[in-house]
Amino acid sequence: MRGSDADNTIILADRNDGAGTVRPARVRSRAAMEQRILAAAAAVFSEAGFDAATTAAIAERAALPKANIHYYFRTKELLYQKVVADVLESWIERMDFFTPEADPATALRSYIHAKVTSARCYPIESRVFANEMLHGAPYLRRFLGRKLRDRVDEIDAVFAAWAKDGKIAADVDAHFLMFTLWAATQTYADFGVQVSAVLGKDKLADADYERAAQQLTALVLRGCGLR
Amino acid sequence: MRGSDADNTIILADRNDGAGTVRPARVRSRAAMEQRILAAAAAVFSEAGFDAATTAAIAERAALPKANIHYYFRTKELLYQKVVADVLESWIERMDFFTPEADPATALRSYIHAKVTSARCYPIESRVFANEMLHGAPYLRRFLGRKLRDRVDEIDAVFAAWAKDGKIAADVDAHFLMFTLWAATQTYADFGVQVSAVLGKDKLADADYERAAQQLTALVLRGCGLR
DNA sequence: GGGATACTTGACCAAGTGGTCAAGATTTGG
DNA sequence: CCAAATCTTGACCACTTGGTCAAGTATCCC
Repeated sequence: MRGSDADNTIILADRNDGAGTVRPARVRSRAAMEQRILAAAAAVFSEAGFDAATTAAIAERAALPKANIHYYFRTKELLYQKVVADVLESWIERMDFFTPEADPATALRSYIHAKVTSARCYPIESRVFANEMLHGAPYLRRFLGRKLRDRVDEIDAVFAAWAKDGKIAADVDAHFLMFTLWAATQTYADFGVQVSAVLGKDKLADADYERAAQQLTALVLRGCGLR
Repeated sequence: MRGSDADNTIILADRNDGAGTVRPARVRSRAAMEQRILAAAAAVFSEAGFDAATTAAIAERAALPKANIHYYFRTKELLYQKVVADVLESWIERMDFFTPEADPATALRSYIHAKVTSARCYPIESRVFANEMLHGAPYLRRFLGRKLRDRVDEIDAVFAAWAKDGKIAADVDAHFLMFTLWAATQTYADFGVQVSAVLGKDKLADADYERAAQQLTALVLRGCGLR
């Protein structure tokens, strides 16, 4: 299971690197190595969680000797923090559909679609996040209580504005709606085994994700009085 | 091998103690010890998952020497299987609201309420389940693909009957509705940290769970064309 | 070229891990 | 009462863990 780590654009893009032109192969190589290790680490952490993940497993996945991993990331904890930070970034990024000017139905439809798509395309990231949360979010608590909370409060304000304009049912609490949307979409990544077992399939097909998005969208739009 | 697997009817122990009068103190004591260990184990497994949980931690939680744990449960794996089996039973038990005779709105309301209540009262059980699923459900796959799948298919048939009688919208797919309900209710146990952080609270209060149930119920009932 | 710097890696270590064991304590049934 | 069965527990073991280290190799810049 070693090869094929070349395609790891997945998690995070090249941070800056604007000045990278001067630095020759070295810097590029270091960034590439870090990327390779981070991808392997994300996969292992997503399957095992922080404690149960072993640096040996990460090394094997990255097809590198273990000592080399520790050269780039001094400790397992540092490596994990980087993985979580990267995952987080891509997680919050997708919440930009809710603005006062937007049409509620369109915003919800787009958001659900985006979330289901990332459950399909980036299940590793979703599971890293789920593991961290399930174990009490020791590395994320601060973020959750600040940045995420603020963002959801903003969305709540948008919903209030929509309700005022009669564009959405007034009794919908945006906080709890978000909890439902997060749970109902991420479940296709985090608990994919359960879903596919109940549907009687080995693996979910694209059509299943589409149907999931369509069903959830219909439920939520009607549920918010938008149909 | 004095381990005496004789009484363990594979899955789950006798809840009932009615006939306990004949059996002298020994049996009662053994059952009590097993229960005590199982409770400690469930707590530890729910926080750490199978691999990261240590028998030492379970022993400490049960206030027993580690060797004593191994006397009652030969291996960590056996102990885990018992915990999972118990959790599973209480999980599936709560799905009996959906019958053709029932009123759809009432059934959905009751089910959501029951699920949110168990997220509040039995978060440990929910998290054990979530951990197992997140790690690929090695011990549950068989169950998921059989018993649970059958149960959901039955519910699907009930929904079809309801739709035929015009008691519910015809385009609601019961499978995906169940996925949504499971996710949206269990999230208050599994990802409770996230929810409480976003709500700006240290811990969720009863009122929060009530509001969660009420909001979800409203969304789902309207979403199914029942309001 | 050559000295400095960056990277690689097999060998190693202290601290745990799940699990065993044997010697003792307690309870049982007769 | 006592011998057999059951339970308790500290000491112990083979193995894995995250992390270190020193001896090497490749690359850099002058």
